[in-house]
Amino acid sequence: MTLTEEIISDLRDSGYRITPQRELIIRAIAESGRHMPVEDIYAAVQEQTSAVNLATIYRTLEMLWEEGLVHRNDLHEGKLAYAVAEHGPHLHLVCRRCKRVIDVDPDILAPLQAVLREREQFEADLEHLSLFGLCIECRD
Amino acid sequence: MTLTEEIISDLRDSGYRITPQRELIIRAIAESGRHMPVEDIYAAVQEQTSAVNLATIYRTLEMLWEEGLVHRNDLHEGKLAYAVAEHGPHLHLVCRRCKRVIDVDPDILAPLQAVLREREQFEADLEHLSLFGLCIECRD
DNA sequence: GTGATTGCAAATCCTTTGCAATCTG
DNA sequence: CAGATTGCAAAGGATTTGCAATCAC
Repeated sequence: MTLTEEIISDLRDSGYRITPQRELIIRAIAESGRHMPVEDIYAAVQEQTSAVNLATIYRTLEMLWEEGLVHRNDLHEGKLAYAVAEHGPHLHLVCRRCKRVIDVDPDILAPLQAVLREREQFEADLEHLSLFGLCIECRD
Repeated sequence: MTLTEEIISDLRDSGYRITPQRELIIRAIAESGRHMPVEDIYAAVQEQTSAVNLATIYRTLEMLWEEGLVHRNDLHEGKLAYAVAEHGPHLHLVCRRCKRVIDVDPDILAPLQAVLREREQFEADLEHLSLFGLCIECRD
């Protein structure tokens, strides 16, 4: 079963209806293998057919996120971006001065995730996280 | 020296000009002792005088953030919020399903911060962070 | 005086919503 | 068939920008 099929199956189990639009949207995210801003998802879907409205995309993504089937990242410039849960984890360090982005091995977050799970009983999504700060060159 | 004065002094040292508007904005954040959305900062400044424009507030806050004099948090609903650096640290765990917010002792982040500093030479702002996930009641 | 900063108003951009029409199960 | 979902167009809201006037140094 492909990733797209899995997500669709999950949705059906949860009582959602599967429309061609939803399928296209899910496929676009799943096959991209990356974190996509809404804008890109819309463009990807448009390539297949022009019959999907932006509002539908927003509504579908919100639903997928609430169901835990995609990750959402709204850190960058107030824009929303989504990726399928199985998309490889990422940790970005963003320098607030030079805007440089450093990619880090996300395993670094494992201890924190464990502590939150044990101590707060909270299952944190740390797979697509951006942290702000200053890189070495921008520190005085 | 008060917190407001310190920030102003830093700005002057960096070559920025100190206008009454900037002073009011800085004072509003510093004296609030909390994380404020732009909206609240605007309201607080308006209470003193109606002579400050929203655009000026946005421009000033962006500048303060780039200078590292305030923290910025744009996680919640795409809105920007700011707080002075000395405002006590916070860590919020936000349940993406029930929207509940759990407050956690931010010391929990100290090990992560240390690792980022040593291994990536990155000084991360982890003092006002919101992490998303599922709380115990929303996990199936 | 000079360049930085502000106010104003308009423009952008992202996202949400109401409602009638259309589909899915 | 009934209720969920979509498209459309309009509204909403946050943030940004151009430019002339003003102010800090």
